[in-house]
Amino acid sequence: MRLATWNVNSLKVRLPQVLDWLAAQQPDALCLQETKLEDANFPSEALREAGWHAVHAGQKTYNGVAILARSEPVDAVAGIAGFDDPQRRVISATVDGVRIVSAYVPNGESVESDKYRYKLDWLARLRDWLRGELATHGALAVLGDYNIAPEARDVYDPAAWEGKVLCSEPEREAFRALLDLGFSDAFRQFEQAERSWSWWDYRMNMFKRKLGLRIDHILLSSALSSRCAACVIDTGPRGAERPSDHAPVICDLRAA
DNA sequence: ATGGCTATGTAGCATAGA
Repeated sequence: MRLATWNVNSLKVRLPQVLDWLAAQQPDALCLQETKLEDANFPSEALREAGWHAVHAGQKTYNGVAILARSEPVDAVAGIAGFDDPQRRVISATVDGVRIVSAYVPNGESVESDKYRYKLDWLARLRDWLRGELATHGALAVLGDYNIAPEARDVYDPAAWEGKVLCSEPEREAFRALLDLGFSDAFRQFEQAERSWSWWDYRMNMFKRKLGLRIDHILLSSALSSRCAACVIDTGPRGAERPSDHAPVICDLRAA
């Protein structure tokens, strides 16, 4: 089973790339973030014609998450239970027996910002909710844009980013607190090239200069991490015309 | 170098991303 996640930074703009990528990579499920679409404008028809089911929780202009899948997702739920968040940042569904969460963690803007407080609170809510989800669903995968570079090796210039948003210690603690629930960072289960990134700033030719951060992650419950055979970042789409600033992350799971 | 790109909403810029 192949699972993937991709912050597309507008599904309206990126739909052709997403369709091409789905055809090439053939995932069983692809989690999207930053669709920036109301549900009414979600391209269900174009996806269905290409053979993909989808569930979406979106809003105008900002945020928006989806799960695309070959099989029909079942038991779809938007949001974090018990957390009345107006921002559409989480959707969950079961695909081929695996519970999948597509998550778009708040950016935080800067450590001085009110948005940073919201981010840390949001991460605490996510953790509390996932504890219960893990108890309910043994095979649980949480894929998405975490907006956290977990370690110094996930940052092109750790000294310059030290203490900054995406790299601050409270954010990294929040990420570790998710792992402590019993999740594995699928990417780190394997030997990886040094300086592997999933996001590059659009400005200053950061992609061409190979200067980025690893902030998009696939977290696997123990039942799934033991089945994980590979996890890679596909940098191909970042080099395309009119790319998203994020690259897809893919993991392959052996049969149960 | 506190900018630099890109996308959206909306009609010349403001907001947000990370």
